[in-house]
Amino acid sequence: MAERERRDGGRATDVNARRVQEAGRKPTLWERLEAPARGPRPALTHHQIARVAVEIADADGLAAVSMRNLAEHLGVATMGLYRYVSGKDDVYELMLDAVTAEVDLPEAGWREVADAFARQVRALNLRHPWMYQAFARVPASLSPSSIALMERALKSIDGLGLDVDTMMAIIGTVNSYTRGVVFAEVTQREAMTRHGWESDEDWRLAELPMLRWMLGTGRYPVLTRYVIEGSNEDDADWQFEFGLSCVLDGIAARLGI
Amino acid sequence: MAERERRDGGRATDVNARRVQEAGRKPTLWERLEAPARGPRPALTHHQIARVAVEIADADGLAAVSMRNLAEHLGVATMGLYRYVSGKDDVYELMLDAVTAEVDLPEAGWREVADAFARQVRALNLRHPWMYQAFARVPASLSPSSIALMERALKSIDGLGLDVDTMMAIIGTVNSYTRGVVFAEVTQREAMTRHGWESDEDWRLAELPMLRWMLGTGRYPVLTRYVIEGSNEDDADWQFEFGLSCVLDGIAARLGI
DNA sequence: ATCAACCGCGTACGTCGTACGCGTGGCGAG
DNA sequence: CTCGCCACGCGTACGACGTACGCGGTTGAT
Repeated sequence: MAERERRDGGRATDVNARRVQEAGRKPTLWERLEAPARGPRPALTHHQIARVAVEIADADGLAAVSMRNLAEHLGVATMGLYRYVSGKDDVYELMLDAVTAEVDLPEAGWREVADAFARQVRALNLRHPWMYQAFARVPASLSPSSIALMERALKSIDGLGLDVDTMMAIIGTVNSYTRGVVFAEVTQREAMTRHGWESDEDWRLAELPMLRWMLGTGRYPVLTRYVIEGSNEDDADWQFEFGLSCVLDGIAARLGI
Repeated sequence: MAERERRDGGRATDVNARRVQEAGRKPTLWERLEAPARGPRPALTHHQIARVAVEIADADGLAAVSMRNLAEHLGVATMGLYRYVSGKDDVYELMLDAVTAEVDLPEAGWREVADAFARQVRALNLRHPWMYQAFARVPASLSPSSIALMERALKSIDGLGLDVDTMMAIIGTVNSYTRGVVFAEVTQREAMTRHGWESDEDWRLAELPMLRWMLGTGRYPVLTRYVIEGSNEDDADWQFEFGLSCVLDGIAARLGI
Protein backbone atom coordinates (compact mmCIF):
# COMPACT_ATOMS: atom_id res chain seq x y z
CA MET A 1 0.00 0.00 0.00
CA ALA A 2 2.88 2.35 0.81
CA GLU A 3 4.28 1.24 -2.51
CA ARG A 4 1.20 2.37 -4.34
CA GLU A 5 1.13 5.72 -2.61
CA ARG A 6 4.71 6.33 -3.51
CA ARG A 7 4.04 5.45 -7.11
CA ASP A 8 1.04 7.70 -7.41
CA GLY A 9 3.00 10.43 -5.75
CA GLY A 10 5.72 10.05 -8.35
CA ARG A 11 3.21 10.67 -11.13
CA ALA A 12 1.66 13.61 -9.42
CA THR A 13 2.05 15.97 -12.31
CA ASP A 14 -1.31 15.73 -14.02
CA VAL A 15 -4.69 17.26 -13.42
CA ASN A 16 -5.47 15.02 -10.48
CA ALA A 17 -2.36 15.89 -8.57
CA ARG A 18 -3.81 18.98 -7.03
CA ARG A 19 -6.90 17.13 -5.88
CA VAL A 20 -4.78 14.45 -4.30
CA GLN A 21 -2.79 17.03 -2.43
CA GLU A 22 -5.99 18.75 -1.44
CA ALA A 23 -7.55 15.77 0.25
CA GLY A 24 -4.52 13.56 0.73
CA ARG A 25 -6.01 10.63 -1.18
CA LYS A 26 -5.94 9.06 -4.60
CA PRO A 27 -8.58 10.00 -7.16
CA THR A 28 -11.57 7.77 -7.79
CA LEU A 29 -12.06 5.85 -10.98
CA TRP A 30 -14.96 8.09 -11.88
CA GLU A 31 -12.89 11.20 -11.37
CA ARG A 32 -10.14 9.91 -13.59
CA LEU A 33 -12.71 9.19 -16.26
CA GLU A 34 -13.39 12.88 -16.56
CA ALA A 35 -9.73 13.83 -16.80
CA PRO A 36 -8.55 14.57 -20.35
CA ALA A 37 -6.54 11.79 -21.95
CA ARG A 38 -2.80 12.35 -21.85
CA GLY A 39 -0.22 10.65 -24.00
CA PRO A 40 -0.99 8.59 -27.12
CA ARG A 41 -4.57 8.47 -28.25
CA PRO A 42 -6.49 5.82 -26.30
CA ALA A 43 -7.38 2.69 -28.22
CA LEU A 44 -10.23 1.69 -25.93
CA THR A 45 -13.09 3.25 -24.05
CA HIS A 46 -14.12 2.31 -20.55
CA HIS A 47 -17.44 1.30 -21.96
CA GLN A 48 -15.79 -1.28 -24.22
CA ILE A 49 -13.79 -2.69 -21.34
CA ALA A 50 -16.89 -3.00 -19.21
CA ARG A 51 -18.91 -4.63 -21.98
CA VAL A 52 -16.31 -7.24 -22.86
CA ALA A 53 -15.60 -8.00 -19.20
CA VAL A 54 -19.31 -8.52 -18.59
CA GLU A 55 -19.54 -10.83 -21.59
CA ILE A 56 -16.66 -12.92 -20.30
CA ALA A 57 -18.12 -13.11 -16.80
CA ASP A 58 -21.58 -14.02 -18.11
CA ALA A 59 -20.11 -16.79 -20.23
CA ASP A 60 -17.34 -18.27 -18.10
CA GLY A 61 -17.72 -16.81 -14.63
CA LEU A 62 -15.99 -13.99 -12.85
CA ALA A 63 -12.82 -16.02 -12.40
CA ALA A 64 -12.36 -15.93 -16.18
CA VAL A 65 -12.11 -12.15 -16.00
CA SER A 66 -8.37 -12.05 -15.45
CA MET A 67 -6.33 -9.13 -16.65
CA ARG A 68 -4.64 -11.37 -19.23
CA ASN A 69 -7.83 -12.88 -20.57
CA LEU A 70 -9.62 -9.56 -20.65
CA ALA A 71 -6.74 -7.91 -22.48
CA GLU A 72 -6.66 -10.72 -25.00
CA HIS A 73 -10.39 -10.40 -25.71
CA LEU A 74 -9.88 -6.68 -26.17
CA GLY A 75 -6.90 -7.13 -28.48
CA VAL A 76 -4.46 -5.20 -26.33
CA ALA A 77 -1.44 -6.14 -24.25
CA THR A 78 -2.04 -7.22 -20.68
CA MET A 79 -0.42 -4.24 -19.04
CA GLY A 80 -2.04 -1.97 -21.55
CA LEU A 81 -5.20 -2.24 -19.51
CA TYR A 82 -3.54 -0.35 -16.70
CA ARG A 83 -3.75 2.70 -18.87
CA TYR A 84 -7.48 2.77 -18.30
CA VAL A 85 -7.88 1.14 -14.91
CA SER A 86 -5.68 1.21 -11.86
CA GLY A 87 -6.18 -2.47 -11.09
CA LYS A 88 -8.58 -5.35 -11.03
CA ASP A 89 -10.92 -3.56 -8.65
CA ASP A 90 -11.54 -0.84 -11.19
CA VAL A 91 -12.59 -3.46 -13.72
CA TYR A 92 -15.11 -4.81 -11.23
CA GLU A 93 -16.45 -1.33 -10.58
CA LEU A 94 -16.88 -0.72 -14.29
CA MET A 95 -18.67 -4.03 -14.69
CA LEU A 96 -21.04 -3.41 -11.80
CA ASP A 97 -21.82 0.07 -12.98
CA ALA A 98 -22.49 -1.18 -16.50
CA VAL A 99 -25.01 -3.83 -15.53
CA THR A 100 -26.64 -1.65 -12.87
CA ALA A 101 -27.69 0.61 -15.72
CA GLU A 102 -29.92 -2.22 -16.97
CA VAL A 103 -32.40 -1.53 -14.18
CA ASP A 104 -35.19 0.75 -15.27
CA LEU A 105 -37.79 1.74 -12.71
CA PRO A 106 -41.29 2.87 -13.68
CA GLU A 107 -42.87 6.20 -12.80
CA ALA A 108 -45.35 5.14 -10.16
CA GLY A 109 -46.22 5.09 -6.48
CA TRP A 110 -43.71 4.03 -3.86
CA ARG A 111 -44.96 0.49 -3.45
CA GLU A 112 -45.04 -0.23 -7.15
CA VAL A 113 -41.55 1.19 -7.55
CA ALA A 114 -40.20 -0.73 -4.58
CA ASP A 115 -41.75 -3.89 -5.97
CA ALA A 116 -40.22 -3.28 -9.40
CA PHE A 117 -36.91 -2.44 -7.79
CA ALA A 118 -36.76 -5.73 -5.92
CA ARG A 119 -37.86 -7.82 -8.88
CA GLN A 120 -35.49 -6.16 -11.32
CA VAL A 121 -32.49 -6.30 -9.02
CA ARG A 122 -33.19 -9.97 -8.44
CA ALA A 123 -33.52 -10.65 -12.15
CA LEU A 124 -30.36 -8.68 -12.79
CA ASN A 125 -28.40 -10.78 -10.33
CA LEU A 126 -29.75 -14.02 -11.74
CA ARG A 127 -28.81 -12.82 -15.22
CA HIS A 128 -25.30 -11.91 -14.04
CA PRO A 129 -24.58 -14.41 -11.29
CA TRP A 130 -21.09 -12.99 -10.78
CA MET A 131 -22.39 -9.71 -9.38
CA TYR A 132 -22.31 -10.69 -5.75
CA GLN A 133 -18.74 -11.90 -6.12
CA ALA A 134 -17.72 -8.59 -7.62
CA PHE A 135 -19.52 -6.72 -4.85
CA ALA A 136 -17.61 -8.78 -2.35
CA ARG A 137 -14.31 -7.49 -3.73
CA VAL A 138 -14.86 -3.82 -4.39
CA PRO A 139 -16.00 -1.19 -1.98
CA ALA A 140 -19.71 -0.51 -2.49
CA SER A 141 -18.77 2.92 -3.68
CA LEU A 142 -20.98 5.38 -5.45
CA SER A 143 -21.07 4.88 -9.17
CA PRO A 144 -23.02 6.86 -11.76
CA SER A 145 -25.55 4.08 -12.33
CA SER A 146 -26.07 3.36 -8.65
CA ILE A 147 -26.57 7.04 -7.93
CA ALA A 148 -29.12 7.34 -10.70
CA LEU A 149 -30.92 4.24 -9.48
CA MET A 150 -31.02 5.46 -5.93
CA GLU A 151 -32.40 8.80 -7.03
CA ARG A 152 -35.19 7.12 -8.97
CA ALA A 153 -36.11 5.02 -5.98
CA LEU A 154 -35.99 7.96 -3.58
CA LYS A 155 -38.13 10.08 -5.84
CA SER A 156 -40.97 7.60 -5.60
CA ILE A 157 -41.27 8.02 -1.85
CA ASP A 158 -40.60 11.74 -1.85
CA GLY A 159 -43.48 14.01 -0.98
CA LEU A 160 -45.16 11.68 1.47
CA GLY A 161 -44.12 13.74 4.43
CA LEU A 162 -41.25 11.52 5.45
CA ASP A 163 -37.84 12.81 6.42
CA VAL A 164 -34.97 11.88 4.14
CA ASP A 165 -33.43 9.49 6.64
CA THR A 166 -36.57 7.41 6.81
CA MET A 167 -36.85 7.48 3.05
CA MET A 168 -33.34 6.16 2.73
CA ALA A 169 -34.01 3.53 5.36
CA ILE A 170 -36.98 2.27 3.35
CA ILE A 171 -34.85 1.92 0.24
CA GLY A 172 -32.17 0.27 2.31
CA THR A 173 -34.59 -2.25 3.76
CA VAL A 174 -35.95 -3.34 0.40
CA ASN A 175 -32.44 -3.37 -1.01
CA SER A 176 -31.07 -5.44 1.85
CA TYR A 177 -33.83 -8.00 1.62
CA THR A 178 -33.38 -8.32 -2.11
CA ARG A 179 -29.64 -8.69 -1.92
CA GLY A 180 -29.96 -11.29 0.78
CA VAL A 181 -32.38 -13.37 -1.25
CA VAL A 182 -30.27 -13.06 -4.35
CA PHE A 183 -27.12 -13.99 -2.51
CA ALA A 184 -28.64 -17.21 -1.25
CA GLU A 185 -30.22 -18.07 -4.59
CA VAL A 186 -27.14 -17.47 -6.70
CA THR A 187 -24.91 -19.23 -4.22
CA GLN A 188 -27.05 -22.33 -4.28
CA ARG A 189 -27.35 -22.26 -8.04
CA GLU A 190 -23.59 -22.01 -8.42
CA ALA A 191 -23.03 -24.79 -5.95
CA MET A 192 -25.25 -26.97 -8.08
CA THR A 193 -23.47 -26.25 -11.34
CA ARG A 194 -20.11 -26.59 -9.64
CA HIS A 195 -20.94 -30.10 -8.50
CA GLY A 196 -22.54 -30.97 -11.79
CA TRP A 197 -26.06 -31.33 -10.44
CA GLU A 198 -28.64 -30.20 -12.91
CA SER A 199 -31.88 -30.37 -10.97
CA ASP A 200 -33.09 -30.03 -7.43
CA GLU A 201 -33.43 -33.76 -7.52
CA ASP A 202 -29.69 -34.19 -7.86
CA TRP A 203 -29.21 -31.80 -4.99
CA ARG A 204 -31.53 -33.77 -2.77
CA LEU A 205 -29.71 -36.92 -3.73
CA ALA A 206 -26.37 -35.40 -2.85
CA GLU A 207 -27.50 -34.10 0.50
CA LEU A 208 -29.31 -37.33 1.24
CA PRO A 209 -26.73 -38.88 3.54
CA MET A 210 -26.60 -35.67 5.52
CA LEU A 211 -30.38 -35.66 5.73
CA ARG A 212 -30.48 -39.30 6.65
CA TRP A 213 -28.04 -38.63 9.47
CA MET A 214 -30.13 -35.68 10.53
CA LEU A 215 -33.27 -37.73 10.60
CA GLY A 216 -31.47 -40.53 12.36
CA THR A 217 -30.42 -38.45 15.32
CA GLY A 218 -33.99 -37.45 16.07
CA ARG A 219 -32.67 -34.14 17.33
CA TYR A 220 -34.26 -32.14 14.55
CA PRO A 221 -37.95 -32.99 14.52
CA VAL A 222 -39.26 -29.85 12.81
CA LEU A 223 -36.59 -29.89 10.14
CA THR A 224 -37.40 -33.53 9.59
CA ARG A 225 -41.02 -32.69 9.08
CA TYR A 226 -40.00 -30.05 6.57
CA VAL A 227 -38.00 -32.55 4.59
CA ILE A 228 -40.89 -34.98 4.59
CA GLU A 229 -43.92 -32.72 4.30
CA GLY A 230 -42.41 -29.84 2.30
CA SER A 231 -44.51 -29.52 -0.83
CA ASN A 232 -43.07 -26.76 -2.98
CA GLU A 233 -39.66 -27.99 -3.96
CA ASP A 234 -37.58 -25.02 -2.91
CA ASP A 235 -39.64 -22.80 -5.12
CA ALA A 236 -37.40 -19.77 -5.13
CA ASP A 237 -39.91 -17.51 -6.81
CA TRP A 238 -42.58 -18.25 -4.26
CA GLN A 239 -40.24 -17.63 -1.34
CA PHE A 240 -39.08 -14.36 -2.84
CA GLU A 241 -42.64 -13.13 -3.40
CA PHE A 242 -43.65 -14.14 0.10
CA GLY A 243 -40.81 -12.26 1.75
CA LEU A 244 -41.17 -9.23 -0.47
CA SER A 245 -44.86 -8.93 0.41
CA CYS A 246 -43.99 -9.11 4.08
CA VAL A 247 -41.36 -6.42 3.77
CA LEU A 248 -43.58 -4.05 1.82
CA ASP A 249 -46.53 -4.68 4.12
CA GLY A 250 -44.35 -3.94 7.11
CA ILE A 251 -43.12 -0.68 5.63
CA ALA A 252 -46.61 0.40 4.70
CA ALA A 253 -47.96 -0.40 8.16
CA ARG A 254 -45.15 1.31 10.01
CA LEU A 255 -45.49 4.51 8.05
CA GLY A 256 -49.22 4.55 7.62
CA ILE A 257 -48.90 4.89 3.88
CA MET B 1 -12.90 -30.99 -12.72
CA ALA B 2 -12.54 -34.21 -14.67
CA GLU B 3 -9.10 -34.35 -13.11
CA ARG B 4 -10.54 -34.30 -9.63
CA GLU B 5 -13.12 -36.94 -10.38
CA ARG B 6 -10.49 -39.23 -11.77
CA ARG B 7 -8.37 -38.77 -8.69
CA ASP B 8 -11.17 -39.46 -6.28
CA GLY B 9 -12.15 -42.44 -8.31
CA GLY B 10 -8.64 -43.81 -7.98
CA ARG B 11 -8.90 -43.74 -4.22
CA ALA B 12 -12.28 -45.35 -4.12
CA THR B 13 -11.36 -48.20 -1.87
CA ASP B 14 -12.25 -46.92 1.56
CA VAL B 15 -15.47 -46.70 3.52
CA ASN B 16 -16.83 -43.90 1.41
CA ALA B 17 -16.31 -45.75 -1.81
CA ARG B 18 -19.56 -47.59 -1.63
CA ARG B 19 -21.50 -44.42 -0.94
CA VAL B 20 -19.83 -42.78 -3.88
CA GLN B 21 -20.78 -45.62 -6.12
CA GLU B 22 -24.28 -45.59 -4.69
CA ALA B 23 -24.96 -42.01 -5.56
CA GLY B 24 -22.25 -41.37 -8.13
CA ARG B 25 -20.76 -38.44 -6.27
CA LYS B 26 -17.93 -37.60 -3.92
CA PRO B 27 -18.53 -37.61 -0.17
CA THR B 28 -19.18 -34.42 1.75
CA LEU B 29 -16.72 -32.97 4.21
CA TRP B 30 -19.09 -33.84 7.04
CA GLU B 31 -19.36 -37.44 5.92
CA ARG B 32 -15.61 -37.82 5.77
CA LEU B 33 -15.42 -36.46 9.30
CA GLU B 34 -17.32 -39.48 10.56
CA ALA B 35 -15.16 -41.97 8.71
CA PRO B 36 -12.54 -43.67 10.91
CA ALA B 37 -9.02 -42.29 10.50
CA ARG B 38 -6.86 -44.39 8.25
CA GLY B 39 -3.09 -44.24 8.03
CA PRO B 40 -0.81 -42.62 10.62
CA ARG B 41 -2.45 -41.16 13.67
CA PRO B 42 -3.77 -37.69 12.91
CA ALA B 43 -1.82 -34.81 14.40
CA LEU B 44 -4.68 -32.33 14.15
CA THR B 45 -8.39 -32.17 14.66
CA HIS B 46 -10.79 -30.37 12.39
CA HIS B 47 -11.73 -28.24 15.34
CA GLN B 48 -8.16 -27.02 15.67
CA ILE B 49 -7.94 -26.21 11.99
CA ALA B 50 -11.17 -24.27 12.13
CA ARG B 51 -10.15 -22.36 15.25
CA VAL B 52 -6.75 -21.32 13.94
CA ALA B 53 -8.16 -20.40 10.54
CA VAL B 54 -10.79 -18.24 12.20
CA GLU B 55 -8.13 -16.53 14.30
CA ILE B 56 -6.08 -15.73 11.22
CA ALA B 57 -9.09 -14.42 9.35
CA ASP B 58 -10.22 -12.29 12.28
CA ALA B 59 -6.77 -10.80 12.60
CA ASP B 60 -5.56 -10.36 9.03
CA GLY B 61 -8.56 -10.97 6.80
CA LEU B 62 -9.68 -13.97 4.82
CA ALA B 63 -6.97 -13.47 2.21
CA ALA B 64 -4.41 -14.31 4.91
CA VAL B 65 -5.97 -17.77 5.23
CA SER B 66 -3.85 -19.40 2.55
CA MET B 67 -3.00 -23.06 2.74
CA ARG B 68 0.64 -22.20 3.34
CA ASN B 69 -0.02 -19.66 6.07
CA LEU B 70 -2.60 -21.83 7.77
CA ALA B 71 -0.29 -24.83 7.75
CA GLU B 72 2.51 -22.74 9.20
CA HIS B 73 0.32 -21.52 12.05
CA LEU B 74 -0.67 -25.11 12.73
CA GLY B 75 2.90 -26.35 12.64
CA VAL B 76 2.38 -28.81 9.82
CA ALA B 77 3.53 -28.99 6.22
CA THR B 78 1.46 -27.23 3.63
CA MET B 79 0.23 -30.32 1.88
CA GLY B 80 -0.32 -32.01 5.19
CA LEU B 81 -3.55 -30.06 5.45
CA TYR B 82 -4.95 -32.05 2.56
CA ARG B 83 -5.09 -34.99 4.92
CA TYR B 84 -7.96 -33.32 6.70
CA VAL B 85 -9.55 -31.20 4.03
CA SER B 86 -9.95 -31.79 0.34
CA GLY B 87 -9.16 -28.20 -0.58
CA LYS B 88 -9.54 -24.58 0.33
CA ASP B 89 -13.32 -24.79 0.19
CA ASP B 90 -13.38 -27.31 2.99
CA VAL B 91 -11.42 -24.91 5.16
CA TYR B 92 -14.03 -22.25 4.53
CA GLU B 93 -16.81 -24.67 5.40
CA LEU B 94 -15.12 -25.58 8.65
CA MET B 95 -14.64 -21.93 9.50
CA LEU B 96 -18.25 -21.02 8.78
CA ASP B 97 -19.57 -23.95 10.74
CA ALA B 98 -17.35 -23.09 13.69
CA VAL B 99 -18.49 -19.49 14.00
CA THR B 100 -22.11 -20.31 13.27
CA ALA B 101 -22.07 -22.31 16.48
CA GLU B 102 -21.60 -19.03 18.35
CA VAL B 103 -25.24 -18.15 17.76
CA ASP B 104 -27.43 -19.14 20.67
CA LEU B 105 -31.15 -18.50 20.38
CA PRO B 106 -33.41 -18.16 23.42
CA GLU B 107 -36.44 -20.30 24.19
CA ALA B 108 -39.23 -17.88 23.45
CA GLY B 109 -42.01 -16.88 21.09
CA TRP B 110 -41.44 -16.63 17.39
CA ARG B 111 -40.98 -12.87 17.25
CA GLU B 112 -38.51 -12.78 20.08
CA VAL B 113 -36.55 -15.60 18.52
CA ALA B 114 -36.59 -14.02 15.08
CA ASP B 115 -35.41 -10.77 16.59
CA ALA B 116 -32.60 -12.49 18.44
CA PHE B 117 -31.71 -14.43 15.32
CA ALA B 118 -31.31 -11.29 13.26
CA ARG B 119 -29.36 -9.40 15.89
CA GLN B 120 -27.03 -12.27 16.65
CA VAL B 121 -26.34 -13.09 13.04
CA ARG B 122 -25.57 -9.46 12.40
CA ALA B 123 -23.26 -9.26 15.41
CA LEU B 124 -21.61 -12.48 14.30
CA ASN B 125 -20.87 -11.09 10.87
CA LEU B 126 -19.53 -7.84 12.27
CA ARG B 127 -17.31 -9.84 14.62
CA HIS B 128 -16.08 -11.98 11.73
CA PRO B 129 -16.18 -9.65 8.74
CA TRP B 130 -14.76 -12.33 6.45
CA MET B 131 -17.89 -14.47 6.68
CA TYR B 132 -19.61 -13.10 3.62
CA GLN B 133 -16.47 -13.63 1.57
CA ALA B 134 -16.31 -17.23 2.66
CA PHE B 135 -19.99 -17.70 1.86
CA ALA B 136 -19.33 -16.32 -1.58
CA ARG B 137 -16.87 -19.12 -2.29
CA VAL B 138 -18.42 -22.22 -0.82
CA PRO B 139 -21.80 -23.70 -1.58
CA ALA B 140 -24.26 -22.76 1.16
CA SER B 141 -24.41 -26.39 2.05
CA LEU B 142 -25.83 -27.90 5.17
CA SER B 143 -23.43 -27.99 8.07
CA PRO B 144 -24.03 -29.29 11.58
CA SER B 145 -24.20 -25.83 13.10
CA SER B 146 -26.43 -24.39 10.41
CA ILE B 147 -28.79 -27.34 10.75
CA ALA B 148 -28.98 -26.93 14.49
CA LEU B 149 -29.56 -23.21 14.13
CA MET B 150 -32.31 -23.72 11.59
CA GLU B 151 -34.02 -26.25 13.82
CA ARG B 152 -34.00 -23.85 16.75
CA ALA B 153 -35.50 -21.13 14.62
CA LEU B 154 -38.12 -23.42 13.13
CA LYS B 155 -39.13 -24.73 16.51
CA SER B 156 -40.10 -21.25 17.65
CA ILE B 157 -42.74 -20.92 14.94
CA ASP B 158 -43.89 -24.51 15.13
CA GLY B 159 -47.33 -25.17 16.53
CA LEU B 160 -48.91 -21.97 15.26
CA GLY B 161 -50.91 -23.78 12.64
CA LEU B 162 -48.62 -22.90 9.76
CA ASP B 163 -47.48 -25.40 7.17
CA VAL B 164 -43.80 -26.16 7.07
CA ASP B 165 -43.21 -24.32 3.82
CA THR B 166 -44.55 -21.07 5.24
CA MET B 167 -42.50 -21.59 8.36
CA MET B 168 -39.38 -22.01 6.29
CA ALA B 169 -40.25 -18.97 4.21
CA ILE B 170 -40.49 -16.87 7.37
CA ILE B 171 -37.05 -17.96 8.49
CA GLY B 172 -35.77 -17.32 4.99
CA THR B 173 -37.18 -13.82 4.89
CA VAL B 174 -35.61 -12.78 8.18
CA ASN B 175 -32.39 -14.48 7.18
CA SER B 176 -32.28 -12.79 3.79
CA TYR B 177 -32.90 -9.36 5.21
CA THR B 178 -30.22 -9.85 7.82
CA ARG B 179 -27.66 -11.11 5.37
CA GLY B 180 -28.38 -8.23 3.03
CA VAL B 181 -27.87 -5.66 5.75
CA VAL B 182 -24.74 -7.31 6.96
CA PHE B 183 -23.34 -7.56 3.47
CA ALA B 184 -23.73 -3.84 2.91
CA GLU B 185 -22.38 -2.93 6.33
CA VAL B 186 -19.32 -5.12 6.22
CA THR B 187 -18.55 -4.13 2.66
CA GLN B 188 -18.61 -0.47 3.51
CA ARG B 189 -16.57 -1.01 6.64
CA GLU B 190 -13.94 -2.90 4.70
CA ALA B 191 -13.83 -0.27 2.00
CA MET B 192 -13.10 2.27 4.70
CA THR B 193 -10.25 0.35 6.28
CA ARG B 194 -8.87 -0.53 2.87
CA HIS B 195 -8.58 3.11 1.96
CA GLY B 196 -7.31 4.04 5.36
CA TRP B 197 -10.32 6.10 6.36
CA GLU B 198 -11.05 5.81 10.02
CA SER B 199 -14.31 7.69 10.44
CA ASP B 200 -17.41 8.48 8.46
CA GLU B 201 -15.94 11.94 8.15
CA ASP B 202 -13.03 10.62 6.10
CA TRP B 203 -15.48 8.75 3.93
CA ARG B 204 -17.51 11.85 3.29
CA LEU B 205 -14.32 13.70 2.45
CA ALA B 206 -13.28 11.03 -0.01
CA GLU B 207 -16.63 10.88 -1.77
CA LEU B 208 -16.89 14.66 -1.74
CA PRO B 209 -15.85 15.27 -5.35
CA MET B 210 -18.35 12.68 -6.47
CA LEU B 211 -21.02 14.33 -4.35
CA ARG B 212 -20.05 17.77 -5.58
CA TRP B 213 -20.41 16.55 -9.16
CA MET B 214 -23.74 14.97 -8.26
CA LEU B 215 -25.02 18.17 -6.73
CA GLY B 216 -23.64 20.16 -9.63
CA THR B 217 -25.63 18.32 -12.27
CA GLY B 218 -28.91 19.09 -10.54
CA ARG B 219 -30.24 15.79 -11.81
CA TYR B 220 -30.48 14.25 -8.37
CA PRO B 221 -32.56 16.61 -6.24
CA VAL B 222 -33.78 14.11 -3.64
CA LEU B 223 -30.37 12.56 -3.15
CA THR B 224 -28.98 16.07 -2.81
CA ARG B 225 -31.49 16.81 -0.09
CA TYR B 226 -30.44 13.62 1.68
CA VAL B 227 -26.82 14.67 1.63
CA ILE B 228 -27.69 18.08 3.00
CA GLU B 229 -30.53 17.33 5.39
CA GLY B 230 -29.59 13.81 6.50
CA SER B 231 -29.23 13.94 10.25
CA ASN B 232 -28.17 10.53 11.48
CA GLU B 233 -24.76 10.02 9.99
CA ASP B 234 -25.30 6.64 8.37
CA ASP B 235 -26.34 5.23 11.70
CA ALA B 236 -26.13 1.56 10.82
CA ASP B 237 -27.78 0.37 14.02
CA TRP B 238 -30.80 2.58 13.49
CA GLN B 239 -31.25 1.48 9.90
CA PHE B 240 -30.99 -2.15 10.89
CA GLU B 241 -33.57 -1.80 13.65
CA PHE B 242 -35.92 0.07 11.36
CA GLY B 243 -35.83 -2.55 8.66
CA LEU B 244 -36.05 -5.43 11.09
CA SER B 245 -39.17 -3.97 12.65
CA CYS B 246 -40.72 -3.61 9.22
CA VAL B 247 -39.93 -7.19 8.30
CA LEU B 248 -41.28 -8.63 11.55
CA ASP B 249 -44.37 -6.44 11.41
CA GLY B 250 -45.01 -7.58 7.88
CA ILE B 251 -44.71 -11.23 8.80
CA ALA B 252 -46.98 -10.84 11.81
CA ALA B 253 -49.61 -9.00 9.79
CA ARG B 254 -49.58 -11.45 6.92
CA LEU B 255 -49.99 -14.46 9.15
CA GLY B 256 -52.26 -12.95 11.72
CA ILE B 257 -49.94 -13.98 14.53
C1' DA C 1 6.41 -61.31 12.54
C1' DT C 2 5.93 -60.13 7.89
C1' DC C 3 4.57 -57.99 3.84
C1' DA C 4 2.01 -55.25 0.81
C1' DA C 5 -1.03 -51.76 0.16
C1' DC C 6 -2.03 -47.20 0.77
C1' DC C 7 -1.96 -42.69 2.48
C1' DG C 8 0.60 -38.28 3.75
C1' DC C 9 3.51 -34.90 2.40
C1' DG C 10 7.61 -32.69 -0.34
C1' DT C 11 8.32 -30.95 -4.98
C1' DA C 12 6.87 -28.55 -8.79
C1' DC C 13 3.56 -26.39 -12.09
C1' DG C 14 0.45 -23.19 -14.05
C1' DT C 15 -1.94 -19.12 -12.92
C1' DC C 16 -2.85 -14.97 -10.85
C1' DG C 17 -2.20 -9.53 -10.05
C1' DT C 18 0.93 -6.11 -10.83
C1' DA C 19 5.96 -3.54 -9.75
C1' DC C 20 9.48 -2.06 -12.44
C1' DG C 21 11.94 0.44 -15.99
C1' DC C 22 13.18 0.63 -21.00
C1' DG C 23 11.97 2.31 -25.55
C1' DT C 24 9.03 4.98 -28.02
C1' DG C 25 5.71 8.34 -29.53
C1' DG C 26 3.78 13.16 -28.84
C1' DC C 27 4.45 17.93 -28.25
C1' DG C 28 6.79 22.60 -27.67
C1' DA C 29 10.71 25.46 -29.26
C1' DG C 30 13.35 27.13 -33.00
C1' DC D 1 8.38 22.09 -40.56
C1' DT D 2 11.83 19.85 -37.92
C1' DC D 3 14.05 18.27 -34.10
C1' DG D 4 14.86 16.92 -29.26
C1' DC D 5 13.49 15.62 -24.88
C1' DC D 6 10.77 13.76 -21.59
C1' DA D 7 6.90 11.23 -19.90
C1' DC D 8 4.15 7.45 -20.44
C1' DG D 9 2.51 2.93 -22.21
C1' DC D 10 3.63 -1.71 -22.20
C1' DG D 11 6.85 -6.01 -22.19
C1' DT D 12 9.34 -8.59 -18.68
C1' DA D 13 9.58 -10.63 -14.43
C1' DC D 14 8.36 -11.65 -9.52
C1' DG D 15 6.22 -13.48 -5.58
C1' DA D 16 2.21 -15.85 -4.01
C1' DC D 17 -1.53 -18.55 -4.74
C1' DG D 18 -4.07 -23.46 -4.99
C1' DT D 19 -3.06 -28.01 -5.72
C1' DA D 20 -1.58 -32.39 -9.16
C1' DC D 21 1.65 -35.76 -8.85
C1' DG D 22 4.23 -39.65 -6.99
C1' DC D 23 7.67 -41.55 -3.66
C1' DG D 24 8.61 -43.41 1.08
C1' DG D 25 7.04 -44.54 5.54
C1' DT D 26 3.25 -46.44 8.44
C1' DT D 27 -0.37 -49.39 9.38
C1' DG D 28 -3.61 -53.45 9.19
C1' DA D 29 -4.32 -58.22 7.70
C1' DT D 30 -2.42 -62.56 7.74
